[in-house]
Amino acid sequence: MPELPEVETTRRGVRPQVIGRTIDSVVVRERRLRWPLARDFAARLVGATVREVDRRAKYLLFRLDRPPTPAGTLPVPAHAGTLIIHLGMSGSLRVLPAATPPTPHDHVDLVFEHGLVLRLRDPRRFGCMLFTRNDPNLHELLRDLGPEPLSSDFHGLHLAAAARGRTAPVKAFLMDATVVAGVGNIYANESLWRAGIDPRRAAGRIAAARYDALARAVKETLAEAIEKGGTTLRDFLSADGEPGHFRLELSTYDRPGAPCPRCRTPIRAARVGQRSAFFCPRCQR
DNA sequence: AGTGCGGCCTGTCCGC
DNA sequence: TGCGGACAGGCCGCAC
Repeated sequence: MPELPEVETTRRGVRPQVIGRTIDSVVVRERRLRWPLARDFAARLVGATVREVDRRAKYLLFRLDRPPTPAGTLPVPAHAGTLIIHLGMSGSLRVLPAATPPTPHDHVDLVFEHGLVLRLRDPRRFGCMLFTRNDPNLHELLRDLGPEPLSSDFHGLHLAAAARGRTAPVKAFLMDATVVAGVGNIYANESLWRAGIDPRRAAGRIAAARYDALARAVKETLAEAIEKGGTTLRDFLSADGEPGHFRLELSTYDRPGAPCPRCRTPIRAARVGQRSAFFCPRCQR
């Protein structure tokens, strides 16, 4: 389900509701996520306060502090650690009144002191929740990630350099998180359409100038999607329960046979790198 | 090292 | 209407 814009939309919805709040208790109804929840998962979180909610690629990072050390006791590190959450294919986070009864697939609740609960729902359980005391960027799941697509570290030259010698289709290359972090299937298709590049073309056989256009297209596409609250295809809802409206802006994704918005040629569907691809056979070369 | 594939899960949709 | 199969927004881990 969620790609970078949906995760960012979730972050923006959740952040103001949990920042500065203390976790009173943790309810685990299902530990079997992508990686089973650690035995001490709840114990690590209870009593901690949310200092910040960040995002790296499609990971949400809840920075946690311990409450201040009472005077006269041994100093406790102020930094408690980071809760890393990935929403996988079907995950969502909602902030709700703590008394809201859980529905099926509501696996984990963080219950806050002000009567609200942060609830993870994830029918397919491809998502995960991990606690780490260390710098999450050094965690094995995050450490090999490429640059953030919306940062200045991401540009055409980076893509061109990374693509040298690569024979995989450019769409698979663009979805490789070690190349650039957080570009999933929807936005890879849309960005390639904007840049006029055939998704099947070998990544190593694309000129540097075209990678400039592609990097720009990725940034524009993601930024516009975030502005519209992400893409709701079937079931994505933001933290406050609202669907995203970028679906209306999609040019190719999930629209086989529809006219290309640029040249009216029917959009074609194909499998590229084991994923569904949608493109205009006329203006993507 | 880079590439391609299987697998993890449940829900939904489509064709018979 | 029921049932099997394909497919779905992600991504790890393996074999080549």
